[in-house]
Amino acid sequence: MKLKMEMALDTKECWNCPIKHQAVCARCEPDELARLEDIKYYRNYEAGQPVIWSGDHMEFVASVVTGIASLSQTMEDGRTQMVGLLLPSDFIGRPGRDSAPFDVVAVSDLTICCFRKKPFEELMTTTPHIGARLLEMTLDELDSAREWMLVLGRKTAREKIASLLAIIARRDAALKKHAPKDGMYFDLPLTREAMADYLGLTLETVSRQISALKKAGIIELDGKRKVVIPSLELLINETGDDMDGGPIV
Amino acid sequence: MKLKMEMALDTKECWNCPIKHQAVCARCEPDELARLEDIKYYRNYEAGQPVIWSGDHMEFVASVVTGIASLSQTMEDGRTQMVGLLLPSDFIGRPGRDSAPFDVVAVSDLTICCFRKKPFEELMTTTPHIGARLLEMTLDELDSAREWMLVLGRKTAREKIASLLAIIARRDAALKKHAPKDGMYFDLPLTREAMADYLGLTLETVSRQISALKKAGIIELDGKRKVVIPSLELLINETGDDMDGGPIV
DNA sequence: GCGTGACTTTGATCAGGATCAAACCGGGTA
DNA sequence: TACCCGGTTTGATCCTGATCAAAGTCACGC
Repeated sequence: MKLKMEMALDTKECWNCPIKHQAVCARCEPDELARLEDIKYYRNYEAGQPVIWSGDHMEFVASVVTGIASLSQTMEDGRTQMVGLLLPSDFIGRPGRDSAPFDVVAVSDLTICCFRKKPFEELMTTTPHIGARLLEMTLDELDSAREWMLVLGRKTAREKIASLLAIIARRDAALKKHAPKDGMYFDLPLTREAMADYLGLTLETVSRQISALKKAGIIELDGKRKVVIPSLELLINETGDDMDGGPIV
Repeated sequence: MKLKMEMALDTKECWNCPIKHQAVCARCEPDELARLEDIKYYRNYEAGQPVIWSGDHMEFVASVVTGIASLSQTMEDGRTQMVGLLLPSDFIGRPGRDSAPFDVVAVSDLTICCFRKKPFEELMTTTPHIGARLLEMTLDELDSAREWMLVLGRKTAREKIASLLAIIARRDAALKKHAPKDGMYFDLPLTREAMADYLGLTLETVSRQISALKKAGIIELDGKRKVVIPSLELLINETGDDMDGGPIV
């Protein structure tokens, strides 16, 4: 039951049909696709650029095509908490509400596929399975958010870091379409500060815990941003989760 | 944009139609209601009783009728994190998945209205607006969960307690169908331990911070479980949130 | 009344992360 | 080459909340 966060991240799909890792896939029925083509357009952002500020009026909903965006909130005194990472195929915005509840910022270079909201909402009413897929995706995201609440509320700094690395390792393996395995190697897409904001820590603590995991032989670093996992089992031991989070697909 | 948690709690509705504060309301079209009557049944639990354990097979979805339940997860070493409070009209379970992702426990005496899953899923496909309402409710819950991540990740113990009290105050006022106002009085439905599990604190810290808020005149206690809020503004100042979380309806 | 048990409060001490501060590293550029 | 700048590491110290421990409160049953 644990590590569901990772599972949810592993199984993102085209929101229009059940094809994995595509924002909009080629299998969608032609007439629907045609209607989508009609109302969609693309936007590009550079790393660090804001996409939407909390409270902004949103005239579109969108889907991440490539890159990573973050969803976050900031208190007046500057404390910020990231509440989600938006990966390819993740949905941005919500039908039926027109002001954004959170800030969306491009973490890496980012391309999103936008759909004008009104026509998209009409499409939803005439094409029920889109609503059904959206419900399914939203329920998965809700489960993920709740899993993350355990990380934020109850895990130690070291467990938090290990949990984040385990998630990124799994997602990365899924994107490359192979199982995560011992010795795997991946790129850390986040700065220490972004990791801190995601984990409810300070960047110094993040840095120290990464150093500690390195010293303990749980991870190896190649430069600052590339990570090798000698043993997945050792890493997952550090997360505080048990191992039955489903098979490491 | 802040205090959306409270807003979401304020506006729970019948999931079958947009009537507030009812699990299933009388306005639903007669034929649908008839079909619902066909597949529904009630269950009662005493305070403290488990409703579902994480991983259990769920043969029903349900809706809270009266009382409060908690949604929580527990690590092997016993650390537990509550990830949601289920109040009247909240939905339990999810169409399309048959094992529960979290523990559900009755916090107070509890009545839920169950619907056998298979027929409910059929009903959803034949009655699209039920799916639409469920999507809307799920999106609200997702926003609430993400708001709570800020509380867990970035707020101090005192701010956490104040945030929880503010939420309960608003919900309580909403249930009594009047605006929360200075001097309002309500019942604290949670033990110190349950509050701690919700806030990612220990029960001693909860107790100490409640004492501190009392000493500071932010709240008054009548016994252990009844609270008076002399000034809502003072309380909200303590939450760390700004005041623009919408009007205190 | 008395005891019992669940819940709560309070005290003393400890430790995990935060904070403040300085140095380091690597890449870009003048 | 020297410089700068964003990101990172490391060190010293502080403080919030955890932990360990004991006592208080209240409702209940005998």
